[in-house]
Amino acid sequence: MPELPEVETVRRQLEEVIPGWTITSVPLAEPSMLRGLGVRDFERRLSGNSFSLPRRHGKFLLLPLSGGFWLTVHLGMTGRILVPTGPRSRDPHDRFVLALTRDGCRAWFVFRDVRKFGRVELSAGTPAPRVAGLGPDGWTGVWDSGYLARRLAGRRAAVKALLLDQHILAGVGNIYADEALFEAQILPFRPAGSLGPEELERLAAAVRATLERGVRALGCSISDFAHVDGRLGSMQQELRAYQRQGQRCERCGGTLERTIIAGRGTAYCPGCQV
DNA sequence: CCCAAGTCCTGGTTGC
DNA sequence: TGCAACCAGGACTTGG
Repeated sequence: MPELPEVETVRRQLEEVIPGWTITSVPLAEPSMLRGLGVRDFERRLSGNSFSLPRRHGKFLLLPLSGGFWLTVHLGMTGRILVPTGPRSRDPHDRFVLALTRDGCRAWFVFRDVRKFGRVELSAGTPAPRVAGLGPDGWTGVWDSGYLARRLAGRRAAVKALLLDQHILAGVGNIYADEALFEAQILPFRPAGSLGPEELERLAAAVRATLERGVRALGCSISDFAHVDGRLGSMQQELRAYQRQGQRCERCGGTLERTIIAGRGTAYCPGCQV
């Protein structure tokens, strides 16, 4: 699942390969993947523009173009980006493809997505409007335990559900939510407003540390996630809670359990998360 | 059949 | 009582 560390890994790789390439056409664009505009509008507006340095906010990839346009990309659950040079390898799950040129060479920007949860949005002047409504970036953003205290105060929903709320903090998904709560030793179904100052401090530190670990491991390669060059991340080998129900807790030796929060499978240790 | 899950949407509930 | 904020759950999607 592409969450913040996975998207950051893709951003860093795109930074190395796409600046300077100019879009010549849009050979493939499934309408269901596009937001706002139709396929024709995409092609008309994108053609002739070139890529510059890619940015990221939370799980959104923000690709500024020379003409003042922005491509805002969300990888959804199984999205991948490939930038092959020369002939492109086709796949039935390719949803959005840009033909590129630079110094007489050809390349492609390929958005491949088995499940159709990914989206591509084209906007002028600024990234897609939804990005402005997101909370601070969980990894690079300016926020602390005081911010969490303000946003969680009085809320009765499970703390994990609010960690998944991109309007509060952008970038945390199901994997890193379970990992951060395990690290902070906080039960995921605790009402968010019930967390005390020390717990919020631990949670803030755990969220940052977990995302940081994910970025250093080049992401978590579960469910189709791979890098632009096809290689895999290694965070899946470091997981201590996510999907480990029934297994032994590395911290207290107890057995991890599973429940459902916000419709998502949730693994936690009843022994040392309180 | 259930499970995986990111975002959006809906309808019901809560509390001021 | 009115209203906005809040909250839970469903829809979407395909493969294991």
